[in-house]
Amino acid sequence: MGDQANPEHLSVAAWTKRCYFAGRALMDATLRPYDLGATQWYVLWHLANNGPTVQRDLGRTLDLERATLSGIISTLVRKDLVAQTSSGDDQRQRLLTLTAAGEALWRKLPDLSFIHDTAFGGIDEADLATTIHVLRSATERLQNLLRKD
Amino acid sequence: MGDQANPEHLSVAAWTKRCYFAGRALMDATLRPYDLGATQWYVLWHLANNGPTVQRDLGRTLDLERATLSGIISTLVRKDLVAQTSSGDDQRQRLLTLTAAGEALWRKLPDLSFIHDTAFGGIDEADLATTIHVLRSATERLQNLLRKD
DNA sequence: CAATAATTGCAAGGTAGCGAACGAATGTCA
DNA sequence: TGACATTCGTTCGCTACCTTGCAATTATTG
Repeated sequence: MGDQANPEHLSVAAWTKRCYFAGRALMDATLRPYDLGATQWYVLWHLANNGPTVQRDLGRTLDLERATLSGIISTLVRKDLVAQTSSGDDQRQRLLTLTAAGEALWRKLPDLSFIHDTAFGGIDEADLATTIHVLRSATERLQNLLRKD
Repeated sequence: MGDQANPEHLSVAAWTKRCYFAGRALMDATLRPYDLGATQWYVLWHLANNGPTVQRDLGRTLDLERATLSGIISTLVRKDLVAQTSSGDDQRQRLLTLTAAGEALWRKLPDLSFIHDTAFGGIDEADLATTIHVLRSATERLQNLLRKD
């Protein structure tokens, strides 16, 4: 969030937010013709590349709360892109699979790697590493403080 | 979003998201006893420090869409923390002011600067500057691409 | 001055995120 | 074995973000 109107004086926190939303917006804009949200795309991407997955594992991989993922999955099931079967030994778990329609749609989707390339292409490797380090340590410190409550 | 379950191999993009949400979560947790969301806090903060403000200017300062801000303001008005008067020369504009209750609540709120300190305190100044530079240039490139459509 | 364009805010509808609470299934241990 | 705890998914209620479309107001321009 911006303390100042002038973009020169924004904090790390403010740029973190802006950057996140800019990337998200570009993803959303690219996927809009296909009626897909960014997180829905991540689910399809994972299923297309890793095959059927237990919902719990997918949640961990994509770092989503169970409640959040639940809603996204039900949207994808409603669109008939993903099938949710309760197969398996553990009757609590749900197995997620791409439907035929899901596979067909996935093949039609454009490659989104240009977004990451646009954002971080050509930037010094060392600077990227520094950025990851700063963001990661900040994230871990914040999460530690959260757990303390 | 995470390609890998292993936090060692996440991309810049994934850490940007994680870091944003970690800070957001800590803000939300701190403000929950006061029934305030993070963005609502930013609005009160701005009004408390800058006095009455036209809604349009506040939107620009906080980098929020008109529709988004509209909902947030109506929540704050419903809680009687902010008054929205259509005073002024331009009859389309709304002037936002803290109510007495809003001022009283603001004085009771805890200082949130510990969040930024937790996240980025003690980190090398040069690394912080690098991080800002990387995030800022990524954001600008993404926004340029967005405008092109 | 009248027609057109731009601006401001609102409402509706959709996506995504969270916490809390719940039922069903499974684990644990006295 | 039986009581208790944990895990998994869902639902509910909430914040916050976006787009589209609308109405009112103001600015511009022929």
